[in-house]
Amino acid sequence: MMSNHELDEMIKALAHPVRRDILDWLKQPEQYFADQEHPLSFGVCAGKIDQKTGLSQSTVSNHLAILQRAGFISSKKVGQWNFFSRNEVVIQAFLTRLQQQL
Amino acid sequence: MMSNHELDEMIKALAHPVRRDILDWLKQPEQYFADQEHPLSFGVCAGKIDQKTGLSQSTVSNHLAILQRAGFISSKKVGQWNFFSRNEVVIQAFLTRLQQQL
DNA sequence: TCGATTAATCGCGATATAAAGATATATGCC
DNA sequence: GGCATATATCTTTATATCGCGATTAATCGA
Repeated sequence: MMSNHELDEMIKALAHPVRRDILDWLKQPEQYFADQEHPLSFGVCAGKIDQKTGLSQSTVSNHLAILQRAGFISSKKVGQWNFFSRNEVVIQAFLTRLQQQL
Repeated sequence: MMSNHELDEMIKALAHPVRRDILDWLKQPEQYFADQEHPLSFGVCAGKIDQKTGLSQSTVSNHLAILQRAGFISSKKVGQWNFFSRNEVVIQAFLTRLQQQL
């Protein structure tokens, strides 16, 4: 069971439309990031997410860090790239917890 | 189905621990507000919620307004008092929507 | 080693949110 | 009417969040 503080971080992480968009895009990488040169099995490259949002690199990097601190996504560094993917288990646990809490 | 904007308001409404506390207290008024003079069937009186949070009257009034705009609670004015209660249907719809979205 | 690429971090200005006190409004009681 | 109570609204101050450009750090290729 996650702590109240962790739950707080998770809800705050979702309280921004761009971060919810990112989570949504990562649900179907092959649909939203079909043009990625690297295998999508690594996850989605940070730069591709930057492009898709239209926001600056630093802004998106921060959004990704917030999602990662909340536990919703993980990153895997390969060479000079950083690939992000969803943590389905954590997302499900969050939904279950929210259902009990609310 | 609620709009994206409504979903945004709902998540933001939850992104504050005091507002989640209030929703929680309203789940079992008889447990948390047993000392209320008025029937709990009206809902819980704003002033009682003020007391329980320990925050100022104006601050709590604002929190209640945010929860109400999000649709999570309703108010019923009786005399000089305003009674708040949960909208279980909306809360369930929110959870369902979040489950689809995430 | 040098230059290019990727992405995290830092610093700043702008905007949003939170909290409180003061005020306004409405109701109830005498 | 006059005063008390309950609560929303307004104003101000403080803090948090957002977004950007610049910098830094790491990796890669020539």
